[in-house]
Amino acid sequence: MRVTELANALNTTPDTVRYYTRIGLIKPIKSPENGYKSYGQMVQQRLKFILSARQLDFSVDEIRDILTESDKGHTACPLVREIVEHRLAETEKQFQSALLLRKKLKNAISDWQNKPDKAPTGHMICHLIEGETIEGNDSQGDKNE
Amino acid sequence: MRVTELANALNTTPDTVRYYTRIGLIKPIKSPENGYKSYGQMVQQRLKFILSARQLDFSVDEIRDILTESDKGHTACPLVREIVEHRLAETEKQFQSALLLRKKLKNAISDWQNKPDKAPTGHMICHLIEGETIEGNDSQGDKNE
DNA sequence: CTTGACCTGTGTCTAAGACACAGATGTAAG
DNA sequence: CTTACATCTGTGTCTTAGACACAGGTCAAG
Repeated sequence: MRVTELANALNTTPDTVRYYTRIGLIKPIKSPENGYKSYGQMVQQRLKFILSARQLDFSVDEIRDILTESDKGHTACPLVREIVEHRLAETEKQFQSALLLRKKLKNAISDWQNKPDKAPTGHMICHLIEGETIEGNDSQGDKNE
Repeated sequence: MRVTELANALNTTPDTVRYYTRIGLIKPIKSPENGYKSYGQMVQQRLKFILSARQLDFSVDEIRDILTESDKGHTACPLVREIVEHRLAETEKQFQSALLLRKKLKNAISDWQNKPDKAPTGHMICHLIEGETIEGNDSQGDKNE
């Protein structure tokens, strides 16, 4: 199998296959005739695993660790469990921050509903945004050149 | 003001200030004596705006567009409103995908609860993950290399 | 043989800073 | 004044997970 063929078989892109090849996650043998990379059955299995792990948002580095462990004949399952726990915590975080950001944006939109557009003044670029973060600027900005 | 001083004044990092300087969002004057960059009052105002916009997750490119418009003396407000709408839609998307991912991960964890760890076999790296995505592999993997 | 469509490997690009590092500065002690 | 040392500075490189560009190779039709 060549790169595009393999990509199609597993419903991914040639660039993705090339990338995993480039960083050494999968190792094709190179056809001596034309120098093209040739992927075998084992590699396809391996790629399938990689893609499944990616679907769970495992990082490529994490996947590399799993494969390394597995290649030594050890169980990778404990590592997998650990990663998935960590990934869940991480997802929870970004879930929360997306939630927060959404609230901020919605607030901004409704707050700005009946404010007019203004031209920028010397000390104000867009009053909509600059009005948002009201913070007491401490008196320390006077001795600059 | 020098880079660290400015960063501290606006509660950000010197690296961030340096980055915005590097890409031309803010333009210090360089002290002829030691070559250090020197930031004035106007720049501080500008940086404050940038940081506020970043808090709403505006991209640096979007911020650049806003500043460009503002520098020409035009109102940036309509652009700002447009960006914030777009950003909200984007946030909604990543909110949903975080939600989906969380469900997937939780499912995985509970599904794996009472499955044992297994050593990798020749055709299976980690049965936990590989068992997850059951997809009929079409018969096309035999005529390889 | 030639044309054109498709494929291949390699090199470069992305966002938003973080980090490394050599050299400059500032300041306290001697 | 000189030394020592901590802090600061600008510049260059690194990060993710591929996407894109591009020159050259391959293949089938004519």
